[in-house]
Amino acid sequence: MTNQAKAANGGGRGPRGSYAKSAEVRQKILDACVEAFGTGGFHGTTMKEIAQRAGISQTGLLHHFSSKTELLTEVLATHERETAKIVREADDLHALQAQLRVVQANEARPGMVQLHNILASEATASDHPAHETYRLRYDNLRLHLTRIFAELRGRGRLKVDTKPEILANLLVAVIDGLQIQWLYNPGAADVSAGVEAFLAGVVDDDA
Amino acid sequence: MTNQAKAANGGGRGPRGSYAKSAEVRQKILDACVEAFGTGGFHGTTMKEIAQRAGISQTGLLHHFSSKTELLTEVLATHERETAKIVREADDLHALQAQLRVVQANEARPGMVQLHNILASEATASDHPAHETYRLRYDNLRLHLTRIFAELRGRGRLKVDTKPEILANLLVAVIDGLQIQWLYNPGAADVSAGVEAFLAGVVDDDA
DNA sequence: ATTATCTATAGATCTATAGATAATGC
DNA sequence: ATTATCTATAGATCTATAGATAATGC
Repeated sequence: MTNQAKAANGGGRGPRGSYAKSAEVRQKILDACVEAFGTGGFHGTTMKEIAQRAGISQTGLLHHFSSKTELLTEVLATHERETAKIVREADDLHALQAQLRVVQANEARPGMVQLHNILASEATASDHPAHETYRLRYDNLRLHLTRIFAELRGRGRLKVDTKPEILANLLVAVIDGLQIQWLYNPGAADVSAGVEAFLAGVVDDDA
Repeated sequence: MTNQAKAANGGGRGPRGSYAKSAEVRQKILDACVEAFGTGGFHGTTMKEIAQRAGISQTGLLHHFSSKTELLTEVLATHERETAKIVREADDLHALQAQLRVVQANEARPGMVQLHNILASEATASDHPAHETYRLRYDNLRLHLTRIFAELRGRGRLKVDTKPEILANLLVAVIDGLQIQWLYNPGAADVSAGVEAFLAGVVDDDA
């Protein structure tokens, strides 16, 4: 068996590889995790609940993923890959526009938004299994946005004289914060409109 | 026994009232809850953990508060009262300045910030015991801030032409979002400075 | 022969109750 | 007499393992 085939069969966890339908089952499980973790967070979700959503027994679930923590790790990695894909597809646009594109795409997947928000808060606890993942994600995103704002400043494209670091903090905060309000009351908080309004107040229109 | 004395003894839950030290124990328990819920959220916290932090047995804890949900409700009510007090004390200031004062006061109580952030996200699930509390809190805060921004608009004090509703969304989002970043990396996100920078970009300095 | 799935269940928790004993208040 | 606190424990639930049976792949 080639490594490629192994990978297609679920990461090559055995000497022979998985059944053809295995990838499908695993995907079903990960989808169930997004719903479950997105509703109850990591601590508030049980293996039984995930299994039921995936239409499988609780031990059948453990055959595919060896622990609850592994499930969380896989879900976050998938989320990361999907987001990266959206960013790549928006590569022809300005960097801030790409960020806005991610926000807009998220409106079609409320489960992922809820997952991100509840886990990002839950994982502020330093012993949470996703703590380091989120800390790094925030650090990287802030660094990325800080560079972009600094470059815009250099080109005279910023309307305000706020430091790039703080603008990065604010943009990340606006996205996270608006999503929380949207989860409570979708009619009372338009995430895309809010982010656009924020950017319009900071960056020149033609930037 | 007067109603006043009953209240002082813990809400008058019996025909005679509590011991003198009871209020002190209850306070210790509520402090323990702030730490515990602030770290693990509601689902991630156990009664045993709260009891240990309060220096009492798990059943001793249940003598004072009849359930885990009651503990959560009490902690949120206390948080609400403390915040209201800070706002009252800043009553001579402009309404937005009062909001900033709350943010500044929160820097001295990271436990409360963590509590608010983790619960606000966890409670986006509609079956969470604090869901309605938070939904109402967000609705009220948005309404309050919307009125303030509308008034400032009327006086020509706003630098931007963003709708007051969206400005309210953004201010709430900035506060929540910056606090999350601050919890991950206190050195990389200054909540007060961020909120001030946001307001400076929106409101005229002398407003 | 290996993978997938299930039932049964171990072992550890978790919330809450029962009931005993000690401390306090009227 | 009531409140406070503790030990013991019921009853439920949770994660994960053991091992049987069925399906698939080489």
